Amino acid sequence: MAYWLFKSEPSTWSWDDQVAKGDLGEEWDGVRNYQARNFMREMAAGDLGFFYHSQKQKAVVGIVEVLHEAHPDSTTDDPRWECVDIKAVRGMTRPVTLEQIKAEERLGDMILVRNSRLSVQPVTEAEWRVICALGDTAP
DNA sequence: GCCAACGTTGGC
DNA sequence: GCCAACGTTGGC
Repeated sequence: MAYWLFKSEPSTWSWDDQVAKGDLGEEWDGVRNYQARNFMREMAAGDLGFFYHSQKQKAVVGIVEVLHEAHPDSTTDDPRWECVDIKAVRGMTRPVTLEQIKAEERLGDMILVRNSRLSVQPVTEAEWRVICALGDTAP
């Protein structure tokens, strides 16, 4: 099983919006970046991911599960773009802020720190555990 | 609101 | 195929 991070502006799609979708989940659509798309193509059902709020909050706020492997993005007719479906699993007991992540030596190589613009990115198992610990949440 | 980083586009 | 111009993202 692999770990990922999904980034969203809460004004566009927030953790609360994701939670409201329940176990049905929702398409992670609208991604128009090849790197991000390629990562989604690598995902499998059952993979876990962090849900990150960009812009104002800048924090990992929850954990999501990949429900279905990549399929065509329903928001476009352009066949290049695909997306996965994800559902909310649980919120972090405490959101883990970007500030905390940057301050943690073991997270210094995270893509979130190195390339803040990539909206879908892989997370290593070690990084996953550190952030879950910071968020007071079971991995 | 600004700006740096990055990705994409299009002219040559 | 290169590179300048442009648009977007996201942290500050």
